[in-house]
Amino acid sequence: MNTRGFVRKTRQREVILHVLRSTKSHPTADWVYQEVRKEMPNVSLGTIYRNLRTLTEMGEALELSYGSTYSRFDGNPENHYHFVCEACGEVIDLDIPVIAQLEANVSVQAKVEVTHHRLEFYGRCEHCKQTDSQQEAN
Amino acid sequence: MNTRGFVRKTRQREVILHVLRSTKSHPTADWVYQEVRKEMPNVSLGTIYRNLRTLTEMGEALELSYGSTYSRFDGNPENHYHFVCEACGEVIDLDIPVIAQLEANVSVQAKVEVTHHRLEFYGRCEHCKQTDSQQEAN
DNA sequence: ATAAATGCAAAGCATTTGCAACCAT
DNA sequence: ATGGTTGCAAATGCTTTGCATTTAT
Repeated sequence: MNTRGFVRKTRQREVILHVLRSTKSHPTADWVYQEVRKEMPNVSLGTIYRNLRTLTEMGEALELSYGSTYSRFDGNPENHYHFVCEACGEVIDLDIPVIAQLEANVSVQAKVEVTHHRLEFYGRCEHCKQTDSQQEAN
Repeated sequence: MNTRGFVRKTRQREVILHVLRSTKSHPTADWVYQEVRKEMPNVSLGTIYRNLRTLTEMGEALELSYGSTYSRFDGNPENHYHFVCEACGEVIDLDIPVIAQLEANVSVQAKVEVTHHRLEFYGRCEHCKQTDSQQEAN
């Protein structure tokens, strides 16, 4: 990865993307690592992590994580939704109705037992989106 | 914490819950730690973590995390929703329409710029819910 | 009395990073 | 030749845990 978004084509990234595309298992970095190693025994875990991030930034993959290495806690235990600012990390409670009916749909469709769900929105908070505009003006 | 759900009342847990209730900032464990220390200088980080988990299990708080310590990746970069089995960790793609209109609502209501959102359902997958029923029968 | 809870410090563990060598452009 | 990329290993940093001690019931 670099600052200006210029990306070279490498065999490692090629194989990693191929592995990602060839499964529906939502693999962890380590699983990808094991798979890639079958074809490239000398690949390193660091390369897997770096490319997984690059691919995600390129829009070629999705990363399913809360986006932060640590948990945040909410003193309000009722189900409600959140907005997360990707620039400063702030989390804001949202005041939109909880769509409970979706859970029933999912239960039937996926033949699973749904106990709860989570809905989160991501982007720039009021403060950060202003900061960005100012920077763009420079 | 213990196995049978019996919980004693302690000053530490009391203060931690009070700190949680008194903020809307969705604090990290460390932030809670710093706050609690103002009142109990000798409290330990381990106690914060243990109680945060206990309170979450008691339904007194919410933990905002993906529920796993590591990220999972999805080779399908189009926005779609997931079901996560809390017993085995399996992640399943869901085939329900993406509600794009919600993003506009949130933008206006919270005065933020929404770039994307994520919706996840949690519970037991087809296999694990069967396993559970069998165990209960023992 | 009894076992849950604490403080402390030492792991644990997924992920990141520094650096010299390498290779795509 | 230039600088993005890699492999390797050490380092990060949040979170968990073992253990002796304290404390709620």
